[in-house]
Order: sequence, then structure tokens, then C-alpha cells
Amino acid sequence: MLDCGLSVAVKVVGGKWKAWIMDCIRRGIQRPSALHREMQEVSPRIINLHLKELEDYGIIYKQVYAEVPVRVEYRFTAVGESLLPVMDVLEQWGNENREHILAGARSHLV
Amino acid sequence: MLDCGLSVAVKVVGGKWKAWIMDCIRRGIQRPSALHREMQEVSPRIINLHLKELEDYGIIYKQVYAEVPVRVEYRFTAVGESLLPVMDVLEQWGNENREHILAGARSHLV
DNA sequence: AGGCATGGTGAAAAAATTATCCCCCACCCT
DNA sequence: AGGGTGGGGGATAATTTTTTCACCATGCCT
Repeated sequence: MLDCGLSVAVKVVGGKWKAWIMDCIRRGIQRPSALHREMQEVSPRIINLHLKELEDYGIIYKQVYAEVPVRVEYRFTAVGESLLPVMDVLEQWGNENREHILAGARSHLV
Repeated sequence: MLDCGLSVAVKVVGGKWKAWIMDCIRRGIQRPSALHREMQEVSPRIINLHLKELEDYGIIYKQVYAEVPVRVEYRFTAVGESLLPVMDVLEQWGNENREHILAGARSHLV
């Protein structure tokens, strides 16, 4: 089922919040607490789970600073970096077609 | 939440089977029965639901031929066509990174 | 009539995803 | 000791998505 590259990519980028999380990290919001503040409509727990998943995929890695209180920063790995242009393409397409899609998305809500 | 184009795109392309379905249609497998045969691991019902969703988004449209038995073909709309290059990018990235992703996907199965 | 093919749906169950709640740890400070 | 910060996790519930199962309709054919 993960035979087509499309499925692999969708698995990584899909899910309700992963794309947003990656977009945040990209914009420099890389600390858990900062992500929680930025994405207030998402429970911290969920953000952590997604971060873990992305980390497992090797898209981001966790930089831990031995400070006190401890500081953590998530950054893109090389593979993660290679995903950025792909996200750009998605982002652009989404922006160009938002109205069109949303018009027919009445049922399949938000 | 659908403010970033990324979310819009993910909504369209995401889900467990939509990407695969669109890939099939693209390859010329556009009739429901053919899709069912091609994607045997997916229940016909689900394929229909996804087709409906894509149709609602205006990505594909349904061509009905008044033959007997009735024949139906799903085809891309103009907006759907504009999504193809985007899928290409996803497909390519997925193919290039399949091994890497799958290695860490043990938990987050299939 | 019964069997084939086509395309399709409603209801309910199962599975996966997301959310909530309350807890933990270490360490600083007052 | 109590309160603050920063980073986590388990258990459970709610929600969404996917699946199964049984069923409908048309019109062919034997």
C-alpha cells in the first residue's frame, strides 16, 4: 500500500496538523512551548505526538540543550530540508485553489 | 485552520486512498469497477466515498454514458489537471525517500 | 425465473486519529 | 515548602475515517 511514492509522501505530510507544524518549524518556531503558543487550537499532547512521528520518520531531529530549564529545539534533517520545496508546491497550489476547494467542501467540513 | 494553503492541499490529497485513486484515474483507470479491481485492498464503498469527495471539491467530474449497463467514467476537471504536477512532485519525493521514511515508520504502521 | 454485469447506498461496527485530563521529572527561585 | 519554567507521558474519551454487510436498480442473457 505504500508502494506508490504518493502514499509515502502523503503519510509524511498528511494528518491534521503535521503540515502546519512543519511550517512553524520552518519559520523558526522550533521549541515545543513556542509551538504550543502558536498553535493554541491544538492540544500540546497532539503536537508532541506529531513531532515524535516526524522525528521517527527522520524529517526533523531534536536538539536538546543541557540548560536549565532544559531547552529543546526541533530542526529539519537533510531529508526534512528536501521536503521543503515539496511543501512550497503544495502551499502554492492550495493558495491558488482555496476558494474553489472550499466551495465544495461544505460537507467534508474543515 | 484552512488558512494556510498547505492545509487546503493536504485536505484534497490526504486521506488514506485519495492519492492512489487520483493516480489510477490519471493512468486511465477511471471507471468505478476498474478502480475496484485495481485497488482490491480497498472496499468499493470507500472508493466511492472518496470519488464523491473529490467530485465535491471539483477535482474530478463524473461522465455518465447512457448505455446498458450504464457506464461511468471519472475524469479530471481543469482544477484537477492543475493538481497533477503537484502530485508528480509528491510522487517523486516519496520515491526518493521511501526507504528512509519506512525505516522509521515501524510504529506508525502502514 | 435466476444469473450476469453495471453503479450505488444505509446502518452499524471496527479502527485510526485527535483531544482531554492529570500526572511526572529536573531545577531554579523566594 | 511552594511556585515558576520547560519538556514529557499514560489513561481515557471523543471524533473521524475506514470497513463490512446487506441491499437496491437497470437491463442483458440463458
